[in-house]
Amino acid sequence: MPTMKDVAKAANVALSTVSLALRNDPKVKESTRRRVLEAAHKLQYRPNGIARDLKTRKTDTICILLHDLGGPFYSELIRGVQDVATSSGYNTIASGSLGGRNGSAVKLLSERRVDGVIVLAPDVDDEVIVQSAGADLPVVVLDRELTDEFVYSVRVDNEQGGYQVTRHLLEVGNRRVVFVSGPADSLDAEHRYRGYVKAMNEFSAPVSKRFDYNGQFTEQGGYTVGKVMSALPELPDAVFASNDEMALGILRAFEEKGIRVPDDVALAGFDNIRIAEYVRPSLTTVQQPMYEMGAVAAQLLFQALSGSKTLGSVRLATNLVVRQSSQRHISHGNQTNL
Amino acid sequence: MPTMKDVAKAANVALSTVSLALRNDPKVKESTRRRVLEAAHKLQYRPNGIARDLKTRKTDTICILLHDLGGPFYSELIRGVQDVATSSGYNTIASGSLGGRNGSAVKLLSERRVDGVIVLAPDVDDEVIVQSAGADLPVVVLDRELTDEFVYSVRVDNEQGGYQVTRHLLEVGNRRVVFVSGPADSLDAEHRYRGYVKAMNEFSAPVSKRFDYNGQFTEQGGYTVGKVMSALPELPDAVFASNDEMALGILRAFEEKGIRVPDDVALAGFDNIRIAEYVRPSLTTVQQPMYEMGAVAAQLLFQALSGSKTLGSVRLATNLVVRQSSQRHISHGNQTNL
DNA sequence: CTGTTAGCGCCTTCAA
DNA sequence: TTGAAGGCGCTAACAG
Repeated sequence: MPTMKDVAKAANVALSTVSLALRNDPKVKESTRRRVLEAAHKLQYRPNGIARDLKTRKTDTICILLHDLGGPFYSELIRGVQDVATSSGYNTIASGSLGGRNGSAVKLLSERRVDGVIVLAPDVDDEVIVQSAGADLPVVVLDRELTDEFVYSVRVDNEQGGYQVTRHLLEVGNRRVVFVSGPADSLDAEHRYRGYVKAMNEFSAPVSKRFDYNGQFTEQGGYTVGKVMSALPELPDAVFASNDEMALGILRAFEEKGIRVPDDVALAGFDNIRIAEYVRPSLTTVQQPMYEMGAVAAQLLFQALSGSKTLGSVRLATNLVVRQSSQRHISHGNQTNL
Repeated sequence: MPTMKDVAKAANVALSTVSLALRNDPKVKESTRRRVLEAAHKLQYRPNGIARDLKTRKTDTICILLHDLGGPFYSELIRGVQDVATSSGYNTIASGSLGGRNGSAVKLLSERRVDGVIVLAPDVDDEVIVQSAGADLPVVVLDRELTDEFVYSVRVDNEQGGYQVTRHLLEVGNRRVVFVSGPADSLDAEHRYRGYVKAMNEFSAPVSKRFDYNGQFTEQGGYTVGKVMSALPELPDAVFASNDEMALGILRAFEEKGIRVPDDVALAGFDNIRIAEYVRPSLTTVQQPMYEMGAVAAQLLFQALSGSKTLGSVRLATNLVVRQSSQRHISHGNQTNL
């Protein structure tokens, strides 16, 4: 692997001349530059980014840290990050947080391989984040309650979202609305529950015991809950599942039992994943402003990077999306809202 | 930002002792190590990975280069890569190839920021790949025809897949099966088409003019095709869309026109995206062994990295998944195969 | 066991 | 306009 030194030798110039020539610095004469470029080409020279990063103390790269690189849920969010990063001249890489102590996560966070990090991985400890963040490594956390001097936070208003769906379910005439929660430690689910309670109280509706399910917010988890629910002596009027995946599972369980949605029981989810629009009945849910979330997160990061004072935390609004699954007595073919 | 030098000074030892102590080398006395660790902790010392990488000439990281980080399509594939990488002690990062010449793609490929690259981004030039690959940077390309000394390739047998669906469509009694192609330059679509032609010929069925659509393999593209198709004087017996997204769009167009699938016309896609199972009618399609693809790609990479001779190219088999959309005269509620 | 020393490949004053 | 020299933070001989 040839280095700048080799190029310098081949072109019969000094090392620094090569450096300048390669970066098109006007300080080098045209003829010299050509000679250098030629030599570089002949030797198949490739700059070593690592060496440059070490010297310049920056990487022009930010990282978005996901729990699982394989999760399809965050497309729009990542796009938001990427768009902002690109327009600021930064590159974006993504990494998963699986692997614990010596996983990529910690490596990226603590070893200064990137200039900034956006964390969307519930399994990364707050402590690790606070420890790693610093003037030279701002960190933006998504969906978590944490701020610190160099840690910024972007969250969606889950309580508002929970309130919106529940209120909608009540407004279309349901009274006994039950809440299906996700993993016990999920802050998101907790906030959604709060919104649910708030709406129920406003309508003086009975806040039932939650159908807690300590699963992973998965379709399978929802399926189990749906099975249990359909075995009860009496069905509720409506079910608010704390995310769409679970709602999908519940729907499947109901379908198997011959319980019709929304005629026998209304159903709503949360997240507005793409399938929500395609499943039948299509799923009423709450849309999170994913793209905006990513874009805002990236903006915070770059503001911090540029040294300007910025907001410590941003909260974004949610959007109710009404579809078939909550529309009692309306034909399935009639979609109200995409 | 403190460096090892600072730690050494604070602990009253030499630089190298710190280096050894931090890496738990048995050569340093327990008491010394403790002193070093303490000093490091007090100073909030963080190792600089870039410096280490520069010195050791390796990053222990591989990169999977996607066209668009925001695309949800590759979950399983990435998981395959990640699993193999993790078990080999490597970290995995992902990056998008958008951004052209000075995008992250080129940066990652040519500046030795990673030890190996898996390319799943049609927009990266073959030339760039060949140029970048080398003994110290093996590259595995997915779904593209390219091999070189340090470039390995993994592909799925698109022709086989195209053959499988078409044959299935013919076997259930269709004769006039039409093929809907994707972007003009898509090699995948081209191979799927070949499989289609092969099956059609075997059954002496008429190979119709293709419904070429030079779109981006999107739902919207399919929708347009579906519109055009349903305006024709006569519908075909069956439609084989070269990917699921397009099939989804076609389905929507048909639905709007009151054309029933599969009763009026059978439909099949390719890819087996998750929605294919949820849409009604559920979509007959071809599954690509995504996880395996990722795992195999990573394995090739690590074999190359370890210096052992490996296969230059691997081709994986596809799987037909029969669902409602191709089952003439069968009730929609009756799902044959997940 | 600990310390000294020499780079990894590049950028960047400072002189010439 | 070009060249020489120093150093980014770390690892790895090689001596002590």
